[in-house]
Amino acid sequence: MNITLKNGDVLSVAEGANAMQAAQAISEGLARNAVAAKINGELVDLSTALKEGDALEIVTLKDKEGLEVYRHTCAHVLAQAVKNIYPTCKLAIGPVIENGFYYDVDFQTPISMDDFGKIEAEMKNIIKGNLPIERFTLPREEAIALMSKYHENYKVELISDLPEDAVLSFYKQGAFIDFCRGPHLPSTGKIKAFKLTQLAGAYWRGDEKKKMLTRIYGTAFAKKEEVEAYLRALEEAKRRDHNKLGRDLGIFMTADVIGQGLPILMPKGAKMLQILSRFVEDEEQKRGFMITKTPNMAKSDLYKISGHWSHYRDKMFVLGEVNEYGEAAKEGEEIMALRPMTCPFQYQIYKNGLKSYRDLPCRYSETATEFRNEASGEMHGLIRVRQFTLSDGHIICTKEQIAEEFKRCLDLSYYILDCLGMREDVSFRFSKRLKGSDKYIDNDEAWDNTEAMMKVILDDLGLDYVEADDEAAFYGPKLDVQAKNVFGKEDTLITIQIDFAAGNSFGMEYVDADGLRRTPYVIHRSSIGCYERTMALLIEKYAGAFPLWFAPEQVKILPVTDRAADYAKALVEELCALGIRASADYRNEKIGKKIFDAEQEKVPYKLVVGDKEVENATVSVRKRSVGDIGAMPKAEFFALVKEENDKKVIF
RNA sequence: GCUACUGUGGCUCAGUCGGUAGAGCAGCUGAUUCGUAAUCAGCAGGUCGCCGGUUCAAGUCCGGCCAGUAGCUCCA
Repeated sequence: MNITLKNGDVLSVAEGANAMQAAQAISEGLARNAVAAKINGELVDLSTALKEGDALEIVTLKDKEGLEVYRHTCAHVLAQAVKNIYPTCKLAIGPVIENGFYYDVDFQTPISMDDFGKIEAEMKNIIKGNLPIERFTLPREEAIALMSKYHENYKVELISDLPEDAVLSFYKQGAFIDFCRGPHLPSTGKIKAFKLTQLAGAYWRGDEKKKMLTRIYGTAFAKKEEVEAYLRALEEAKRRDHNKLGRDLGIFMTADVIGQGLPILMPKGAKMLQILSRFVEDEEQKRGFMITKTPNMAKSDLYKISGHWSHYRDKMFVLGEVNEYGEAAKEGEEIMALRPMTCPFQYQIYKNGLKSYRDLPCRYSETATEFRNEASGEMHGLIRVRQFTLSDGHIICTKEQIAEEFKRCLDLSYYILDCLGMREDVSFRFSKRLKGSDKYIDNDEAWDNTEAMMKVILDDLGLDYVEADDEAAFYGPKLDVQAKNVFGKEDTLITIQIDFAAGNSFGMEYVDADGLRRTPYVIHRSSIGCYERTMALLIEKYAGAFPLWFAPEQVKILPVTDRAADYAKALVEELCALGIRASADYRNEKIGKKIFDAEQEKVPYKLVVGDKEVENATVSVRKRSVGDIGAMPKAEFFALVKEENDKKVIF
């Protein structure tokens, strides 16, 4: 019979031949490297039988899918090893993830990373045994009976939840059988390089009400050197970790007595936040925003109107004792709460005085301090905190103005991301509600309309976004601008949201051209996001070596001897007068030591000044990551540094 | 909040089998005034995260709490 190959060639193989045999017919080398096959576009085992006219593609480790099959089999080998060593443990699921795999296991007694050695040794034994991996399918009852026989109740639950007509496939390697969709490598001996990397807890089926299992993470690559390179890259990433580097550089710190999720911005960090917020506030002003300054707390009455009291209260710092219904425990007592968002505060400004259609769009923005009582395990450096500074703003506008205003918000964020050099680092997520969930305001029609409206805007902008259910705000859909930290964990940096409910719930109105009162829409938006989080990502992106314009220290003057101290002092004053952040190192240290320390602090420009410079009114410039670029008249350096500082956009 | 791990001078880390703590860097003092990534010497600095228990004796063993790390859940 004939089959078609990827390059269009037609290959003649024996009747009933499988993908592996076809690979052998093509070349021995290909057969050796084959890990799976694609038949008519579907990823399958190499043992899958071919039919006349099938389109066949042999998948190797060079293909992304091939590596995934390899890692998936590695997860099965891990499961088999764990089962051999701890016969009473129960297996849950073991999928492939980015750069590796994991397996969730319910151990009778907890294990630790110290046990990885013996588990890895057992995995190597299984690999060395080169066990053939065979697939078979069973009808539902037999499948459940088989898994019940091995007391694999998690597998039984998975099978029971599948639809009646689902194909229930199993993979067998030696004495080990696992319920699995596949495909898998033809034998365990194909695995050449793996490493167990991490141990963590994970809820069964991702549900915090269900049992917590033990998740064993591992990585696997085609070659040992690739595993080593991957582990080295992880170590390298750790060196950029803002939570370490930010503390080392004196940007922020935490104090046990202050509490979790409450970082302190030290002078350098506070300076960075000031530089960034001034820049953002100035840019917002240019784009028609009006700055506000609203209170950090309010009575519970405000949050009852906004819906926060019913949808968000468990995340708020409430001042005063309340019962389970959110009412004051002592009758008549006033309950206050720190604000988790600025929306309802800015709405009050809008409501102060009757608005005309001519007042719209009404754009408010604020560098706002906000408080959210995150669960204790969620906090992380400057990325997830309990008190933070958000560039929070609201645009109150007509329905017709939404698309244009939405685009302007995105344009502002694009401009800011360009200036930070982060435009290429972000991705977009269209966050929608999960229909039927009680987390959201109950108004199906409004949700459908608003989500549809946002989709049109996003498509019109030509944005490349992913759609995500159950990620919306409780009052409306969001466009989330996502960024990944140094460990690959994704977080929301910036968000733009359309709110269909606030206008009504707060009784916001405007008098339209026809004299009738109408209810406006609201766009919630952030321009740079939460400053602390953005700073965390900037620390990681630049490994602390910030572009000149937002480096907390821009120029460090290094006098060679005390004879140059007065000259150094004068230079500091002249640079500061130009708006450049400069200081001098007057310590009685050798110039090499002063350079070393300034390099550690990652100051963009160092000026070495000694007798020669004093005499000629010059400076010897040392540029970060470039080195000594020679002497120049001081006026020339002032012009150079001023120009670079004023030009914010980084391309 | 959950699971696992961690907590020793400002920082990075030693501290064996329970016998009341050590190094380097940083700091201070002195010498040195030096030309592009760490000058030399001396000094000082620790209720071993906090509270309790076991023990003749706890940094070390046990419990609780606080804080941190990874992941889960959640999220800007």
